[in-house]
Amino acid sequence: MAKEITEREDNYSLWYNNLVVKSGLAENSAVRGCMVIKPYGYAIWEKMQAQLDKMFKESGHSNAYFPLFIPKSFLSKEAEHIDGFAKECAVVTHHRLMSNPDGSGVVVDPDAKLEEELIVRPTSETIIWSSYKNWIKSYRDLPLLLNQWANVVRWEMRTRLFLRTTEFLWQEGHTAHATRQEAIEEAEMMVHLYEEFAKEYMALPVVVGRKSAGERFAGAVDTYSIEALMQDGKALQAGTSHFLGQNFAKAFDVQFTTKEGKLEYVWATSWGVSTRLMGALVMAHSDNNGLVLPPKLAPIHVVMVPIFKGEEELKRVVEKMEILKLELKERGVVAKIDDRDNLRSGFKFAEWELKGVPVRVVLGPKDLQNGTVEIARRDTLTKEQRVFEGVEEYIPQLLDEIQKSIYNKALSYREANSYSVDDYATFKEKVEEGGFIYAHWDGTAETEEQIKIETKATIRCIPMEDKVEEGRCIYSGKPSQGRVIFAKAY
RNA sequence: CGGGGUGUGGCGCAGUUGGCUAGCGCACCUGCUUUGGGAGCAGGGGGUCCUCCGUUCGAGUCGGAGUACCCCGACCA
Repeated sequence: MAKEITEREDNYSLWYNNLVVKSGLAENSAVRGCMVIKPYGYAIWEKMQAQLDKMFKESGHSNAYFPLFIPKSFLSKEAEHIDGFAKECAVVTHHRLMSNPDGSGVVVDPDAKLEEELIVRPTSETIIWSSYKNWIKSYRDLPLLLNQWANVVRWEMRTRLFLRTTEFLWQEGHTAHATRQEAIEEAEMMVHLYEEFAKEYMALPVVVGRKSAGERFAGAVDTYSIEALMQDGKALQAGTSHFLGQNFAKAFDVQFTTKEGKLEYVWATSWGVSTRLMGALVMAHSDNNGLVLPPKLAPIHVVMVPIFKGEEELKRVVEKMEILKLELKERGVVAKIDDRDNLRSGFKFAEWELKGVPVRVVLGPKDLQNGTVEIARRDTLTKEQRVFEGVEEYIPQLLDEIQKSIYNKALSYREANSYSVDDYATFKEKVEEGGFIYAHWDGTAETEEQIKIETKATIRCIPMEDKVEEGRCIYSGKPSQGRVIFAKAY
């Protein structure tokens, strides 16, 4: 069933229409591949932001903000870094417009050409490290643990809603440390923080691992990531954390004096997650009726739909709902009463299901008489009749139950679509079917590349809890020490 | 950047060999009846048919150029 969903164009819009306007500003090439995030979609992002921000601060980080524009010369200081991003940069060359001499609109004023072009940040390592140079002089200034919430622009050849938009919102952490060991620990801690966030809040099971050299971030010594499996069998990199070694410190000449009075380069990390997480959330859980949101990230937990004939009845039902709404509020549950009188209840049910609201409460005249209420779950689409008394206690429990249930469903899907494979023929078969494929790899870039060319599968990661297991490379037959995860990726 | 496709009210589309006043469904507005799984009837509003150039008595329809978007590859969080 899951495969049908993502292959059907109308389901794509079924899932996304409540959250964003897809490439809404046509006729303007400058907004190619961008998206307008609607209030309901943005509310989900805000909930993610709030939780992540809290977790960052609890682990000792602070927020800061750096400029959107990066002088071209900054970007070119780290060789690998610029290699990785040069092909996808938006460049500002002028700072003024003027009326077109022929009277038709405005044109770029040729006199307003910038001496040095500015790059719209594709990521902020360079501009941040040019500041760190001035901020870090002594071991007492370390570690420096900063994060920034920002937008970035990457002019990708091909865009895809949520997963690869030209402009996207994200957070990027940039830390500086006195020792190699401490920086590695930071990078690992952050990838595990992302793992916890995905599991606990997004109800999304992820695999934590290390990237192969070929998949590593431009300028990193080591890249860690969380990898999730979507319902169509494709893998999605949902967050990354990089150990940058001393590459940026050397490129920007950031040295500090140690306790012993020696001059040393600092060690760095960077890590980030983006609005891609919203894509992951949607693609991992949603069904043919629309979005399925985990309660911990749902902007609205409970929607209450009144059943009524005439204004009098509506008033009586809504009165009771208002009381329940307040009782739920005290328990941290956000409820919405849908008292629109121009729509039938069936329409409302369908509409709120599209939006993924976890719990629906239906109350009508019969319930008022019998002291009952109908409670429906979005994740299982089941309904139950309950005694009204005590629902304010029941609903928070139900929300917890739904959160767990969504996670477990996603987990069993992943487990049902994870395979250990030992021969290349089966490997190719499984790649076609989709899912995570655990296989032995000889560790060479050549093999990785050949497999990619032949099957389109890439090494998603080398899992962290790598059990040492003797084996032979699926492709070359050379000895291997453990399995890595292959999959087709977005 | 290669290959394919599509541009017609807010959304989804029809309009087939050029022809009369450019249609349909959904949405929207008004009224009445409805409301326990996407309501019914009646009335109403809303269009530079992507742009420019050309062919023609006449172009949504034919030709050329441009442009935007979508899908598939290479690239990527």
